[in-house]
Amino acid sequence: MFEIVKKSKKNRARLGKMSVSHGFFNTPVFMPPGTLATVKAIGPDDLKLLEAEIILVNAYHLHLRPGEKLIHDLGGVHKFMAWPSPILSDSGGFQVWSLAQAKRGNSNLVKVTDDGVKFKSPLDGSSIYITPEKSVEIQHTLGTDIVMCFDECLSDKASHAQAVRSLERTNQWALRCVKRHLELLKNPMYTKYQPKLFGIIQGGIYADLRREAVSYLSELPFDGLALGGETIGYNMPKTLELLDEIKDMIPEKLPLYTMGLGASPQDAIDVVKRGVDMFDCVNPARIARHGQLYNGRIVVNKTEIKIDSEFKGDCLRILNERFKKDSKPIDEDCDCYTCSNFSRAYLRHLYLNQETLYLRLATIHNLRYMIRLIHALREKI
RNA sequence: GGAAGCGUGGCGGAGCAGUCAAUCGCACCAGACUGUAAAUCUGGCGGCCUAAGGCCUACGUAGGUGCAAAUCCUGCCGCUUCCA
Repeated sequence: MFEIVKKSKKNRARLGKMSVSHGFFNTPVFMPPGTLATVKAIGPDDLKLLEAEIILVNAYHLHLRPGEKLIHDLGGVHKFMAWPSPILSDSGGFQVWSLAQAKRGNSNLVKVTDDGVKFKSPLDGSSIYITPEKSVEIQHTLGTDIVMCFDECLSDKASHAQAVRSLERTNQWALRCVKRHLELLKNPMYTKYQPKLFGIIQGGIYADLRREAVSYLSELPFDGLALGGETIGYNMPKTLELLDEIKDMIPEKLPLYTMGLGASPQDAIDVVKRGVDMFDCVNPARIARHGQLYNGRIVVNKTEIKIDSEFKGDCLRILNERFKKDSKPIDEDCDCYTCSNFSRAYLRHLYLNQETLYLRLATIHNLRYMIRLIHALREKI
């Protein structure tokens, strides 16, 4: 269940507490994605030190390898990855879109019908068929705490007519997910997990469709709602606009989750103000691995929280020659393991030499930065 | 002492008369990344001019042949291998 602890007087931000099978997490919360049952480059011990409260895994990826049944037989995903705290699983809906984008390799990896989605495994080319029911089953079998509906992630470029059709499909799928979810909650094979189910609001860039989605999903017995689609987090001005459009329609008692949002610290600030309780993004960890590290003082004044950094985009590129002899930590205010012990010059050295320690230290920093920011935001509410 | 071969941009290594400021790899420099097909991908990488484009200096070194040379010839310097 979701409990609102405190509401901001100045904006829609709120402090909350969400209880699930494996304990609880406070909101607002940043959830590091750990797609393949691991947050890349770091371990559960690191995650605890970062004060991560909940992480993500992905139903599609774990279905492909090693298979949800194997994980179930080994005691569930928490035990499998030695993370005892809450886990949210994504449904694989995003992968339909992501694989169809085919930024690399061949493009015929996905075929969508109203019934479900046929994937070609990028691993070995074999066919996989996922329906909304199947996705929910996979997630229940994994034993995660929050199950996401299988949705159709809509492109930012979709026309209104395309978006209408896609939304219809997503909404139908949501209904099918609910049905199967309710069945599985009573199924003796799964009863020990009792996960929550979140619905996903689609509708692309169109406010009328987003509103329609909210109104449809609000009638279903969800434990939370999420905003999905390419737009969310990717096109921040539009995301904020859409949030404002639907704010009065979202049932207050449900946590609100913006999927894939949090590419930069500033995005987190913008969205929490508008009442978002949960968000996740691969970006902080990915750009860390790719050499970009968050930097900037988190300035809390009377009216707002902002980031004050000398670097473009509030992050520095550790590869840049200017850091060759730099003895300072990545961020002088940061309390993470990396900043407490290592210089920019050392991290640059590790990066240049492709030393694996770099990946861990960089990931620790960027994730901790996001979480420190969230803590500052919570204080402010 | 004799014989053969080789010297190309930070490194390795193509090119063997014109389309060569010189393929490619590494290194280096810069950029991108958003419910992770991502320890990935893209671009730049002799100098000067704002750019299309142009100019200059460059393939060990000094000369030579040719309309034209990194590419052919000669001397020198250096390196490698084989024989004594």
